[in-house]
Amino acid sequence: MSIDPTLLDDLEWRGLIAHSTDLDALREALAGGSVRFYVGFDPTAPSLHMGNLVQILTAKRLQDAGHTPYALVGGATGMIGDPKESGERTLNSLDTVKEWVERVRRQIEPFLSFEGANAATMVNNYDWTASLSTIDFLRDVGKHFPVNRMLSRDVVRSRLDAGISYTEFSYVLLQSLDFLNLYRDHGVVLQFGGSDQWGNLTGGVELIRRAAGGKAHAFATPLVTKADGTKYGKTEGGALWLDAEMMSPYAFYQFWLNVEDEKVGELLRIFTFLPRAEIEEIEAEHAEKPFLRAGQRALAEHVTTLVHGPEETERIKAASAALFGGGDLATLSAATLGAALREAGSASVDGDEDLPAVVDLLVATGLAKSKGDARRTVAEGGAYLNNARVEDPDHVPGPDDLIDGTWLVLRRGKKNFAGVEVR
RNA sequence: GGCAGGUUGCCCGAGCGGCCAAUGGGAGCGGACUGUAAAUCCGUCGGCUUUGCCUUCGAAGGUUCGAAUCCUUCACCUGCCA
Repeated sequence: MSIDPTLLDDLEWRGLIAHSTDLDALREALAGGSVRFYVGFDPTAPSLHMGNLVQILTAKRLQDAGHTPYALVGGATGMIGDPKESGERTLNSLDTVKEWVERVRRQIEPFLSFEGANAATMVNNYDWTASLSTIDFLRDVGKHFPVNRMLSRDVVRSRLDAGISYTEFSYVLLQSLDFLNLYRDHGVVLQFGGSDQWGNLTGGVELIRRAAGGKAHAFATPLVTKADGTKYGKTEGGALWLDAEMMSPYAFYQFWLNVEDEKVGELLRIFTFLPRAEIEEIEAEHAEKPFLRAGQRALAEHVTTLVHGPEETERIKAASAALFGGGDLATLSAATLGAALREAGSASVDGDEDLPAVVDLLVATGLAKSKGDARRTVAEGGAYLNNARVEDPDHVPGPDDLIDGTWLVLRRGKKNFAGVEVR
């Protein structure tokens, strides 16, 4: 595998380097051969999300450029909890963490290559941390961490009033130890992570210098936020999950398709592997005719393909075209409509009996979270049956409403579709 | 262990015996305007067999015709002292 000398320039152009240790030194190291690097993922949920995807894709960029990935899953750090500003985390049981470690590992693996000269390696910090004695930990690791310096970290300082446990306070030691171990045992000399990890990243670099007299590098990727600076992830149920069980690929695709104009270029650079020229072309086109949403379309298609694969993406595109095409739903066949609605979300009911009322259908399809919510939606004029506004919450659809004898198309608001299959 | 303050709906945060399903802000949701964009304006925002009923204000008891509001105990959080 040859080394791509343009890697660092590309990362900078994409805006992927928000902070870094000595960039010139890193440039030199990357030019000198396949650099062993690592990036860690803590199992704080059953699935990774948008923020983690930045790291996964960045790892792939480095591997594609000839460098050697060590993907770390935090079986140990996940037991402790990285301090966050909003407050103390709830500790998860060992069993829960172990299960999440496995799920997270399986999510990462498809993105990396485990073959060839620069094959990736999966590691779990539980392996070298679980048996570590308290005495050794305090003498060998703790001795290198001045508490005054630890206290000055932003996250820690922000927690001094509300309180922070010794457990979370110590987190940085564990992550730093990971870097030191990977440096000693595998020759890993680079770590990157999200910008919120900056303190932990530099902690490791410094530990390597103090404990092993070594030189290591680190950089942080930017925090991806909405145009107004707030966090993404307020979509249904919270974060933008990569797991298809936790967020349907259709919803995932729709998320990217609905991104603000101002963010399209930035997101294309961070989340796609499209080359610079192509991205700039899309941006120019988008700037000229934003209403065509070419940027969002390219973004949604590429990211969904990366995460859920090309076949699924094609199905979603077809579904979106059918539902948002603006044509008359009645002209669609049951097969086409069914395929689209199954992507968007659907429920089925028994056709031998009277159909449920619209409010009940809204709840059954998940478009409304309760009957009260459903009634409210109808009262607000936000409920549609086959693209016609529903006025009466107790309205019962009849046989004539069935498209191609099978489907009812429900919609809440402008863009939330769901199907009801009558059989 | 002592003293003080706190625990309210998704989040922040008012309420301090009846007018409280509970002020206000944010997020969310719907409508209008649009381009499945942003901004803006309006509405909505516990549940239900929905002009009324039910269950909520850390937990459990109690006082009262009536409690998120008063009392007791417990749990947890914060600060000061030991």
